[in-house]
Amino acid sequence: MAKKPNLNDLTRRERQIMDIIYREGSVTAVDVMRGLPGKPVNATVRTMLSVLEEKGFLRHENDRGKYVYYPTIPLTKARKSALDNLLDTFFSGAEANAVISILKRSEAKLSEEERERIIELIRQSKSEGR
Amino acid sequence: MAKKPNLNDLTRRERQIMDIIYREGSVTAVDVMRGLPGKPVNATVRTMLSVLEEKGFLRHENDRGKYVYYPTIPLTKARKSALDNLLDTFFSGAEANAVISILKRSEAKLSEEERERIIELIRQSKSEGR
DNA sequence: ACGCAAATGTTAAATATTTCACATGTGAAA
DNA sequence: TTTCACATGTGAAATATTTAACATTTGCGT
Repeated sequence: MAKKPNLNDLTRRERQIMDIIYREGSVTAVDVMRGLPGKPVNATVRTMLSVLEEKGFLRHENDRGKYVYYPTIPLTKARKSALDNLLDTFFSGAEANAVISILKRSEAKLSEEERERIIELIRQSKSEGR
Repeated sequence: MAKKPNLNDLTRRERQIMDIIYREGSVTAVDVMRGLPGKPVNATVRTMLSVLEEKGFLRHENDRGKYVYYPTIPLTKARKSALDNLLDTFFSGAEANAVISILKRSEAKLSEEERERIIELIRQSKSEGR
């Protein structure tokens, strides 16, 4: 049985490609080519996409002769895994510090609805005693 | 002039090593060896550390014959860079969604002080009109 | 000062990644 | 159906990464 794909095992190029794919949802070779630094040639990108598919990170569908790639690991899981890593590596696992760090960013913009949602979650965590 | 080190350019092994270093603050070759998957030999780790130093990601000090490595890019900057990536790649830049995602984690535990701090930051962002 | 355990530096080999030239297939407009 | 612009697949070369053997240096207890 092929080993389960793990996003932490990605090489540099592979990671760059997967990042593009998670950002865009699904992509063609041309999309990826445009997103990659260093202007790789189209054939190069396609090789990488095949490799990633072989390793189990991607699947593709044939859309009138065009391959459209999308991730096997759903966005939600990928997010979770990325968050786990980030929290562990840069915040010693302290969720609060990460949240604070994000909110302090000057770019952080929140809608009224989002504010309420966040406050609600905090109340909830309180009432659950964590 | 040597190119400024960029944490996104790291290879897989290099990334694993830098993660350990950011987690621990500073390390010896032995520390790193213990933290790495695949049980690399000590000489291997030292080579990697030298490479990372050459590329400008690390410096070392000689502590009674032992090299202690620490990052040239301070934790705070590394954090920012990692957060930027995460937000961009997995949350389309939407800070609120990231915050919500973190708070929803069952592992997320908050102290009373942290709750207040977060709520305060939200009020602040509101009063600043963002 | 000596000796040894534990460091480091160097160099080269083994592997893995990344790149691309070239051959081939395919959809759609004419 | 022919044509051609645009896809894909493949094999092999170019690079980069990763590993470790071996020689050397160094700190510290005796």
